[in-house]
Amino acid sequence: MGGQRGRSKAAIGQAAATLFADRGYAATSIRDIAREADADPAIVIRHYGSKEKLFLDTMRMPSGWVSCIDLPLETLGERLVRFIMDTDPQLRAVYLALIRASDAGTVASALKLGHEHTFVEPLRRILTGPDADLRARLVAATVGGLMATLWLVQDESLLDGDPEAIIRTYAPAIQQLVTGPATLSTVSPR
Amino acid sequence: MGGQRGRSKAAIGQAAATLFADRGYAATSIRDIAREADADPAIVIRHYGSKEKLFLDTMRMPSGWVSCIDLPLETLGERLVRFIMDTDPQLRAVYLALIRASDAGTVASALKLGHEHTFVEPLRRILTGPDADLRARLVAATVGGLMATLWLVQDESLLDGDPEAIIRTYAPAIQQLVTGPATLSTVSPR
DNA sequence: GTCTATATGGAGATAGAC
DNA sequence: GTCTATCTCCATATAGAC
Repeated sequence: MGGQRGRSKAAIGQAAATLFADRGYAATSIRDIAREADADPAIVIRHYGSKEKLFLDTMRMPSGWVSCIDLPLETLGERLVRFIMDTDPQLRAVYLALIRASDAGTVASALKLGHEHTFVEPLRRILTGPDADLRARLVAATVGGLMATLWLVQDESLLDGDPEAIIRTYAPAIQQLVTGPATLSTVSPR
Repeated sequence: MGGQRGRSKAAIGQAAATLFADRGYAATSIRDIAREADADPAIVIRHYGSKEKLFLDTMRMPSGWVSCIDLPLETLGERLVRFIMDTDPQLRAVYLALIRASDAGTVASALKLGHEHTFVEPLRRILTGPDADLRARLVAATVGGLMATLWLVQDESLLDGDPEAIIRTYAPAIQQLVTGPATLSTVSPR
């Protein structure tokens, strides 16, 4: 701790996480990160080896989902949609940065692994019945679809509309993959 | 037509479409495009103004979906999933290129517009019943979710598994948004 | 209309003095 | 451990001769 400024490895990682999440991989330079961390560009490389390693080190999928993917199965669909609707902006930013940088092979691998650990495995653990693995992957697909539509495509009608209406409509579609066709339903759309 | 080589505006657009789809926006340079079209880099700019305009001009969402989004509503879910499972690789590449370049504001707008025209509007046109607009947008979300999981995340189990199993399992979840909770179902997963 | 040459600017990474 | 200076490379875009 003999340095003069806040330029520890942690401080650089913090600055990188903020900037990568804010502007994405391509639009963030090593120099930007150094400036933000009040450090020197050469130190950034010295600590992390390369820009890509720094990106992979800081852009990890958050763990908040674990608390959500749990029993009881009967309300899993609703809890998943609710979690997306009021999710931490930082989580959203990491998701977007990873996806947009996924033309780099290593980032694509990290995205695949993160998807597997964050969604598929926890879901697989609690699902029962036939085709549980397949259904876990397809539940993950529906969840990812809502995130992509809201955050990536930025469907304004969905963003500005009534969140409860989205939950009420989308949750049963997910729930069908979780527990099978609904035996009792509140309101039929047609 | 006094030129010596195949460097018409159309030839340049063709080369750009191929390369952008293959390698993405950032990894494709004006020089690459010019070389591929057997033309001069300066001509590329002269014809299209800038790299970003060229990208937006060539990466347009294909129109194949229109044939798929149609009556009867009862089988729409299955037809949508089937269309994704054996879609043209070029369509897939355009989708990926647009998404990965969507940190640029103009590309994000193009993506939003393309999503609206390609998915939401055709779906909205054929859906009936309450909340038709909301349900059209959520059907688009499920479709986008499957595309993202297969092509962006590259879930290998889904890619290598039995396509018919995916269709059999995912289609009813979409169908639920189209026609409401299933009244008759073939097999219950649990 | 076409192309050579270049302006202009930025990037990632490194060498080596302190 | 830190930072100055720089290497090397590549990009988009343009000016101006043919």
